Amino acid sequence: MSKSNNVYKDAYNRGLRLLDETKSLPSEPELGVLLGVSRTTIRTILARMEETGLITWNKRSKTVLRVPRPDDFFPEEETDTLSQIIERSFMRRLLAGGAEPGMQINELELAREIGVGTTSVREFLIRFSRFGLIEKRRNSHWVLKGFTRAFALELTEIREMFELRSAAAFAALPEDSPVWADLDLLEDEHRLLAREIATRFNEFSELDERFHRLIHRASHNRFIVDFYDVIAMIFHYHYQWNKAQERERNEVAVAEHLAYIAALKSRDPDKVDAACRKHLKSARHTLLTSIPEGQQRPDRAALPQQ
Amino acid sequence: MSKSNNVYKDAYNRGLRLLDETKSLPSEPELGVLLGVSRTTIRTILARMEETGLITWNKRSKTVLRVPRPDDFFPEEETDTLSQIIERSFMRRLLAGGAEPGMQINELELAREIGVGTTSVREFLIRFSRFGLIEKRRNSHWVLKGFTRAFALELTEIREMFELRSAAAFAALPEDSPVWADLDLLEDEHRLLAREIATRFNEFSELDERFHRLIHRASHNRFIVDFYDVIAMIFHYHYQWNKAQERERNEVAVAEHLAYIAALKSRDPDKVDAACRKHLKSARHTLLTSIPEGQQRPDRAALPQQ
DNA sequence: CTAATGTCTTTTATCGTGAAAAAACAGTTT
DNA sequence: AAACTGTTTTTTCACGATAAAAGACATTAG
Repeated sequence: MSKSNNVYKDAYNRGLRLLDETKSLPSEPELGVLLGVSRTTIRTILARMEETGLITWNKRSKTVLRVPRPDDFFPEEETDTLSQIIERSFMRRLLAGGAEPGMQINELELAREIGVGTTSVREFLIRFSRFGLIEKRRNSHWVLKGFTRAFALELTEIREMFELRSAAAFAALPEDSPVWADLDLLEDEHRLLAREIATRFNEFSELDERFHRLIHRASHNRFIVDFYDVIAMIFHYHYQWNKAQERERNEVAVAEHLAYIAALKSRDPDKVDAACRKHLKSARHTLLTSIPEGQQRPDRAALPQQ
Repeated sequence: MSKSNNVYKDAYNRGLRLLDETKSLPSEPELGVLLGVSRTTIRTILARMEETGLITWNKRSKTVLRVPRPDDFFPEEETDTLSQIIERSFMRRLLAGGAEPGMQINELELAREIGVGTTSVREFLIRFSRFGLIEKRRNSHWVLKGFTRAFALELTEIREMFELRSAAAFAALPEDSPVWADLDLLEDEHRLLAREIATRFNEFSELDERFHRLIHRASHNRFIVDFYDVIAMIFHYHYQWNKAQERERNEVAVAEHLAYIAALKSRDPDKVDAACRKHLKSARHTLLTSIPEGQQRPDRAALPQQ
């Protein structure tokens, strides 16, 4: 097997959703833009849609015959990229048992365990190395540095430096900058979420990321913007296994965000600084409490089953 | 060809230098540590040294027969790693003509041009991407962002943030920290270089890197320490083609370093901050003047021949 | 004559393979 | 018995090959 056709499968699934809305599909290039794939892939999708009786396809006419059924969709797990698969497996091992700092990482073993080629694992590890959790020994194995308290402290130190600067830059943006509209929209979403926090608290982490990325973008500095990938990655996996007081934590965070947004809108540097610091402080605290000193890794039992 | 034996060749060359100093070589594991390679490689080296009549080798006895001649060494170019070769080729293209921002990078073409496999090029590009000069389009080509004025400004912004913080941390280090001895040694080297700047000015860039890395290490933050790789890389290639006023620039920088060192030794935060800022300001100025606005890329004629 | 479709070419993503290098194991020497 | 040498196994590094996906070119429809 050379390369899985997950791009096609994923685009196909997304394409199915278009059938609900219209009676006939647009042109091939247009569909390509819509689904973010090349025309080659679009044509493969259309061919299958015709085959399964979803549409008739003749040159420019693509008429919808029926609405898609659940079994028309490809299974979710077949739509993942290889690197997503590898990342998930790797993170599971890292957060699960036996991942002591200093431990060595074996490319071949990882590849065999996940059932992929070594090349993909190597490429993943190289990409992953920028997160500062692993390190390469020249001509030899990788070493796990571990998701330790030191790591969390170093990460948050940079985060705070970058976010304070970005927030200040944000507040200094001219009135007519489009970011203010983006901020208004995010504010609305926050208010909505705050009202329904009891049931929708697990939707916070996605909103959190969008909010902070908007702020970081105001720095106009690629290194700052890119660094948010590190934070997002850590928080993503951190949230997955640390579900303790999730509702309460997120409720507090939403309130802090709203205060932060208000400060930004006031455009008063001191208020922005204070609101930003306050939120970052509690974010750091949350992260740190999940990595108790002495007991470096979480309890196996606390891990999400999957 | 599967894998070049450059590790062996490089270690062999370094091993030859040991023959000048002693009449008999140490044990295999000891040699391994000395040359930074495995015992397997050491044994290959010893086998060749025996073959070419440099030593006699029988179990524990490794007697030196003669001093190595220039032709005993492997040619320099055979000792480079593949990634060094790829990096050099890539940077030459980048700094030479036709590297306009927005241009797309073709893995296959690069691989063919350099004469290596695509895998190595891919891995290089992934590693290189953290420098912020290129960006990947999913399932498609890489895009060159270019060595522009914006890049230089973003880079120096982070550098200044990080170095000011590291310098402050450095000055706050306890008296008995070993870094003070390291700093003294570097100070001596600076004084020596300052005295002979007329002839040795080109040795500055190596000293510069060691000095700044020492300071950054005081931050005890892996992200700050790692970021110096970006700076070092840029300065390395920048120095290669921008030779204008090299002597003068380095003379100024040495003086600034000495003032900076004195400030650190005073342990006065304000003095440290001032000296650090002053040096960073002229470093930024030097970098920026070499990337003139409008004329984004350097003149072909200004490139180093190689 | 513009914008689509039909067809062909190139590039990317991934694997299996094999040599270089590391690492593990076993047997010797002091 | 500690540290070395000899031998075998495992892992890393790099390549060529191949299917998926992108992209380019040619043709046709409106």
